[in-house]
Amino acid sequence: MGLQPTNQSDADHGIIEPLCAVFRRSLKDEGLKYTPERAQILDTIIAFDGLFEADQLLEELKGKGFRVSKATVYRTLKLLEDAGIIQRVLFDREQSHYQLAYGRTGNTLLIRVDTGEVETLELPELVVLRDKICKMRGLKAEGHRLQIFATKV
Amino acid sequence: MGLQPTNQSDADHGIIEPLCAVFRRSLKDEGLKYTPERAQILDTIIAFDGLFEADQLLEELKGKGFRVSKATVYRTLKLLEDAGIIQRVLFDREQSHYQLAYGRTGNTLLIRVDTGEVETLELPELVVLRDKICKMRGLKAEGHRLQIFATKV
DNA sequence: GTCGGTGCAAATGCTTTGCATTGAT
DNA sequence: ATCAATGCAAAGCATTTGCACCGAC
Repeated sequence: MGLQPTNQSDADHGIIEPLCAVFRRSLKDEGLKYTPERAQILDTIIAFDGLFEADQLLEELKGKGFRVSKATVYRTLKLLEDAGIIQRVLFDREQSHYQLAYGRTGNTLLIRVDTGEVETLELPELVVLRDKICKMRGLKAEGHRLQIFATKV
Repeated sequence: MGLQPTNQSDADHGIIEPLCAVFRRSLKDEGLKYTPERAQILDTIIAFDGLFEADQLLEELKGKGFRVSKATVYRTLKLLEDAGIIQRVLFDREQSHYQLAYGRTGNTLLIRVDTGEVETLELPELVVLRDKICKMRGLKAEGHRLQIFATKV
């Protein structure tokens, strides 16, 4: 618990490194610290392949032997979102879902209403369409969120 | 309170009529009743021009002198959604927003992040794109939800 | 009398927050 | 010392639900 030396964390290696660096810079810019808890959370998120919920993340952290409180998880998720490392995605009025953001242009999900499966898409055409619509109104698109609901034919 | 004769309501006139009829049929199909409270709620919703929240609706009902409980509002919103008369739209993790659905093909909102203004769009191109993507996967699109975030240039 | 509808208040469940404690600089 | 971070438990808040009562058929 509490703060410990901000030493090298498990997140400091491989493909992980850049994100860790992004997070560090973002925190530094805000006068915040890269703590072990934050490193562990980022680390655990990177290990997820798809979408995850705050609670799953908490479970995963516990499974790894990290002792991080729910409050810290939520606080860190917000910081990671600010840093552009993850994005929040929501389906219904239910809880939030998150995923790594990398350099996504927006966030598009293909949701199977029959099975519940979710696929993340990248739709350049939509970006074009969206930008056109904004331009027509003298606006600039900052992002989008699209959910397509589909089922087996 | 309680049930009263299911007589003609304020919703039974003008442009309003069709929706009222749609609701009635939908309820009947489910073995449910078209009560005064439900009529008043539909009536009040039709009077809204844009998006609204459950709470706003409740306030509006009170202002009209209708005494409808919050529980009934929520229950009726769900029925109206089932009937395809309204659609739920949500921005953030916040509360749900609703709007009349008419014959919309999906639900697309253009949200001004600087002013908070919201415009509802109809994007046939998106429907085409969405259907194409689904077809490629052997799926059938059932609907979509798109939010475009934009700001002044 | 059976059934659905309503209102009220209590319960939910995710998320946030207040507070005391702790660590880094 | 100062300032931010953490954990815990409590609070928030939109939405849902249990329950007793009521009205329509």
